[in-house]
Amino acid sequence: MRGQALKGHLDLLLLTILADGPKHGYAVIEQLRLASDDVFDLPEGTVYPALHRLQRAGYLSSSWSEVQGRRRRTYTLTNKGTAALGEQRQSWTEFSHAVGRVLQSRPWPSTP
Amino acid sequence: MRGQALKGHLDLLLLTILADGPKHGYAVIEQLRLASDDVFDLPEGTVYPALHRLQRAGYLSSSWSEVQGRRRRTYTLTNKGTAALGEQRQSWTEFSHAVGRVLQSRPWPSTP
DNA sequence: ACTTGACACCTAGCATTGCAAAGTGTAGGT
DNA sequence: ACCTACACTTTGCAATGCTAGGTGTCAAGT
Repeated sequence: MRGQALKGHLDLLLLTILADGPKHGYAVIEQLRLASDDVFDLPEGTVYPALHRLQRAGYLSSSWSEVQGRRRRTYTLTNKGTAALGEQRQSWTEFSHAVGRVLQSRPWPSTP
Repeated sequence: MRGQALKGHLDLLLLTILADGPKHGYAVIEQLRLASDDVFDLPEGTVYPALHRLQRAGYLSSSWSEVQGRRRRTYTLTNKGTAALGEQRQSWTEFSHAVGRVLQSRPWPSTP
C-alpha cells in the first residue's frame, strides 16, 4: 500500500478495533493487522500517538496494568467514542462511494 | 463530508478527471463536483496547488490559452501520469477493501 | 454607474497527521 | 551473551488539504 494512504482514516480503524472490546496498544496493532489481512501493519510510532490523541479527544479511556512483568495500557471506547465511530463510519461510506463514483465516471481501462 | 478525508487521495481524483481529456483547473473542480454528486466540492486553494504539484511530478503538462478574455491553464495527462493513475487506482482498491474488511471484522451495529 | 456573482487564476501560511527513528524495559529462547 | 517478541514512549520531519487573502474578466441585475 502507498504510504500515508490512511491519512485521516486511522481514527476510524482504531475505534473500530476497540469497539470489539478493550485492548492494549500492542494488541490493537496486532488486531488491525489480522483484520486487514496484513494490509495495515502499522508502526508503533503511528498507533501510540494516535491512541493518545483519541484519548485526549475523549473517545477512549485508558488504565494501566501489569501482566507478567510487562506494563500495559489498556484502552476502552467511551460513549463519546462510540458516537464518533458511528459518524466516522458514515463518513467513510460516503467518501468511498464518492470516490467510486468518480472512478467510474468514465470507462476504464478499456478505453483506447 | 469530513474535512481532510481525501488526504492522500486527491491525486487519484484529479488524475481520473483528467484522464477524460485535457481540462483547465476550474473545469476540473466542476467535473469533480459533478462526478461525485456534490460530495467533492473542493476549494481552489486545494485544487490549484495540487495540479501544480502533479505537473512538477511529471504527471501533467499544461498550456495557457485565452478564451473570451479569460486566461486558462489547460492540463493534460502525460504518459507518466497515466501510469501513476493506474497504480493509484490499484492502491485505492486495495486500501478501500482493507478498510472494508476491518469494518466488517465484527458485527455492526447490531451487537449490544 | 454600481454591484454582484460566476469565471479563472494565484499564493502564503496554518494545522493536522502518519511515520521514521530513536529510546526504555521485560521475558523467553538459543 | 544475544536475539526476538512484547510493550510503551517521544522527537521531529514531510506531506498536504484548506483557509484566507489577492488579481482580473465578463455578464446580469439594480
